[in-house]
Amino acid sequence: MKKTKETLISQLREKGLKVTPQRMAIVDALVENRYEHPGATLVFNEARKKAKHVSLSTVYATLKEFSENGLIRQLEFDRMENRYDVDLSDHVNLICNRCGKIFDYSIPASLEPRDIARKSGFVVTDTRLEFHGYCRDCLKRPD
Amino acid sequence: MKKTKETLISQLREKGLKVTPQRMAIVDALVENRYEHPGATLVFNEARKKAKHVSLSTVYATLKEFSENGLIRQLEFDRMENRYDVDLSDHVNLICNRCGKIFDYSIPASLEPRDIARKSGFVVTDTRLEFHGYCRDCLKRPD
DNA sequence: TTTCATTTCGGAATCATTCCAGTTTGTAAA
DNA sequence: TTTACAAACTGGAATGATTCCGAAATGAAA
Repeated sequence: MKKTKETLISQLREKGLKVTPQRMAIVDALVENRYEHPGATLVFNEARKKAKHVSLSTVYATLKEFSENGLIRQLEFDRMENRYDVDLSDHVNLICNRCGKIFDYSIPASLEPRDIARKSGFVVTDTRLEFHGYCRDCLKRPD
Repeated sequence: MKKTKETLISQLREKGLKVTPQRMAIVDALVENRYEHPGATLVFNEARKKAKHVSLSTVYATLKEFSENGLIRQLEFDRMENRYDVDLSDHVNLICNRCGKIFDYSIPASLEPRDIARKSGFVVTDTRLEFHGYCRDCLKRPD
């Protein structure tokens, strides 16, 4: 189920979010550059080409809004600006230490570095596994 | 093999890095707060208690130096400042969405959210798997 | 004790991101 | 099709973690 511009726009309506020219341009930028896993800056520049009137503030606000509503997924890094992923299916992000490109590697598939290298040509040097959620204490605590 | 102050200091010497009062204080702060997975600010405040003459710049430079030399591991987040982990063994970081605490969950063990909840009481809502390394193209390219 | 590369320092600079307060605009209802 | 208003947009200022800078201080090898 490849996510298209239309999918995203109808999702916007479902959520009761307004469809504006700026958002159309941003959606375009996201879909057309899906394999780049674009960051706010790239989305901003691409969106500008379509619709003149898009500000960087809006791009940030919109990407945040979209992420919070589950339309896209925010990939957070440290030394890099955040990147956004239109593909919400379970997959591993393979991140190149040198060029910074982000490749998708779908799950279920072996997560053994050796298998990953054989299938994708990507050599793993470092692994990060993060599970976000709620700790025991916070689950007890109200609010 | 629990990493102690002594372990870290001898590692410093091995790498040809100088042992200064500031670094001693920083090492102390790291080891004594290991379970907090402390960030630069906490390390700075703790280190200040031991040695008056430590600047924030130095803390940053030192944590970077230590990470690059494999003495500690840098955990990078987005909305939070970086955190540092003295434990270099393979483990999963369980990060609470509410209080921000970081819990360790050792590998090998089941990575099934259900099993994690049963063993640690931590409820997983979101998973992030990142494999860092080198992509096919960058492997070919010299330098 | 001398030497010098390394380390330290405070302050300025950077950079992604958020905040703010005023203005504009989809869109649902009249 | 107008009207009304919450939602969305804007540029610029503010934030906060981190890095950069050039100068001064200092471990540690000779």
